[in-house]
Amino acid sequence: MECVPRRNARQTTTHDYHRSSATSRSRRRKHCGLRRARPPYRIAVFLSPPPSSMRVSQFFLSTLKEAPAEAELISHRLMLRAGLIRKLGSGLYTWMPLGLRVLRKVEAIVREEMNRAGAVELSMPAVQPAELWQESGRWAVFGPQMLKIKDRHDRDFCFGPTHEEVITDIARREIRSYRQLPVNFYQIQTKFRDEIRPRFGVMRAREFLMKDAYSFHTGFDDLQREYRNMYDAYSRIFTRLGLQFRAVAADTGAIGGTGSHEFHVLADSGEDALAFSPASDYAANVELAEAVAPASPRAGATQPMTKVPTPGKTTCEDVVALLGLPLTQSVKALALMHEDRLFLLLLRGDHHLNEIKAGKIPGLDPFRFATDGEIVGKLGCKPGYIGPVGIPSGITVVADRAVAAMSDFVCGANEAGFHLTGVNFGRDLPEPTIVADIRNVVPGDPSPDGRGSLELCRGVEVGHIFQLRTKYSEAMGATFLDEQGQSQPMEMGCYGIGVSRIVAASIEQNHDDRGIMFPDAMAPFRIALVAIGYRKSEAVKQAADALHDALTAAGVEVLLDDRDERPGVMFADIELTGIPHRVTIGDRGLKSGELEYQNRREGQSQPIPAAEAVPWLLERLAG
RNA sequence: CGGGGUGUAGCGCAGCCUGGUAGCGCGCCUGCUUUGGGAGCAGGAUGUCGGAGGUUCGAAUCCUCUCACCCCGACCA
Repeated sequence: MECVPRRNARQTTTHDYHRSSATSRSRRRKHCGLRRARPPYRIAVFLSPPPSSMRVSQFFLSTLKEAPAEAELISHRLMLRAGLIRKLGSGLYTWMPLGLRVLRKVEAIVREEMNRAGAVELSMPAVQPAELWQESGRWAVFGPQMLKIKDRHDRDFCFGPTHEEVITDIARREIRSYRQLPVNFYQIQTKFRDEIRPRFGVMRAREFLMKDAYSFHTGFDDLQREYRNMYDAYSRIFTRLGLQFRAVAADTGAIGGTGSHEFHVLADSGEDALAFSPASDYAANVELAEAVAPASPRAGATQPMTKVPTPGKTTCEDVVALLGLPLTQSVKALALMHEDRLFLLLLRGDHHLNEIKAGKIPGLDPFRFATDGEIVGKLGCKPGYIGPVGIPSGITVVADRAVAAMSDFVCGANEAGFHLTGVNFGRDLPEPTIVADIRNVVPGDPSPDGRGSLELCRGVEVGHIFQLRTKYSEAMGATFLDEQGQSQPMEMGCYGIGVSRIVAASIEQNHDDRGIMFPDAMAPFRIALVAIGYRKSEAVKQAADALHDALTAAGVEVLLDDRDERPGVMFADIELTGIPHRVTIGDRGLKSGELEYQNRREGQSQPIPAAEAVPWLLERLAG
């Protein structure tokens, strides 16, 4: 692929200017002629770029009646149908002209708010030398998610999945004194992560557009101040983009560090589960949300331990159904392995293991699930009937907090076809070696902040902010001299936004059965003019052209549908592409001096006087 | 990487079981009619049936291998 510079009206002008001075004389003459012909236009361009309005006949609209079969998610289907994107390969998408306009809108808002927040833009290489990653210790950690490439000298590089290493390298070279701090660098750039399973179109693509920012500080206090600053900037960005979102406490994952928040666009199709308390401002990713210990202490034993036959019943659901007991009275045992050591994790039957929490159990990280063979070998019993009673020594029993407070419970008997009822800690088996929070919270759990109970919703992660502290600066020697002349590692924060993902997430929230409903801030064009009979009626053509020109002059981006299509086709296309405002221009209305306005989100259209259309629309757009 | 599935025209699909050399709808091209909610009529173009090998007189169809893509599980903006 050739490297083609991005062009908006402004850049095209400067680009052509430079080019013309470097090209052949005949070409230069041509350019000069052109320039002389329209000097006022070019000057205007430099002062303030005009909105890039378009006519459909000159643009490239490429809509589909049916979405390709591989598209599952509504946003993915609509993006394909509306011609915003086209797939090249797994996780690789072309942003078509219409889609690129949307992407640029998001980018512009992100850039504006980052600048407003005091961050400074730079641009780092997409391709990075392996040495930097070896130095930070992440060459192996990131592993197969990194697209590794070799140059002609057989040297290792990767296509950057993120830029902590590069920016830390910049910081250690450029920053020597506390006087140069703090600073927050950001870029908006294509990243590549070789995801195990790309899916949902640009929602989880391998190549995607990301805004990544990295801040450097003399101390933790200042890092926290900037973290808060970024938190506020992110809130402004997502608010301006018209997204329904929620900021939640998050796990730090592979990036590392201490504090972290994720910003999620709320959508049922989201890949993350979020817990929040309506009674407070508590919100956390379920990965992290704490399941607090039950308030009431364990009740005393009332039943004898009894072995009951449960042939063929290998799940908690089946066992309690057979015994006529509630699921909350059962305990399931999960066999996890750290190297060749077995951990038996106990969870209430209706609860689910949280693998991130499990990874924090002392001695268990990293863990894997035991194979059937290992379970039989260590417990002498098939999976489905395993339990914590009478197990050999050397096995660590980890009880979830909820389990630790249970009495008279049901669990596997470590004998195929049998379970135990009326089981009690202390009497029938030792107290668990470890009691820990190892489950996912469920709706109704008390909020960890003690206020209200938790509810769950789903979200699409579009932003993530981290306090990295000195993880990278220490590993890579990014130090500065403080006021006392002492060398200190810089405190670091990093802040990401999935720019391309935002487009998909927005569509998840803003669509109906006719297509996309972009908020104004993100729409590829703000107004569509549907000219009915543009090629047939001089009156329609004149009215449509005049309105197009007037709105454009007033700074509004307009798409004029001047195709020789039937009205239904044009209406359907405009609705599919999500342009928020539509004006229909036809002979029928013009006869009575009227145009017709339709908002994409409103059911009813309304007539507007043709003569006052421009001020009417401008007022409408402003409000 | 494990489990499941699909590859036939630009898109959506049928044909495959029961081998006989490919079809439907939409889209596309031409002409005429039509023009306020995805038009009608007539004519037309487009497929080495994902690829390779095998069985057979003959393979989209049966067999083997392979590749790509999609869906479900562990990563992340």
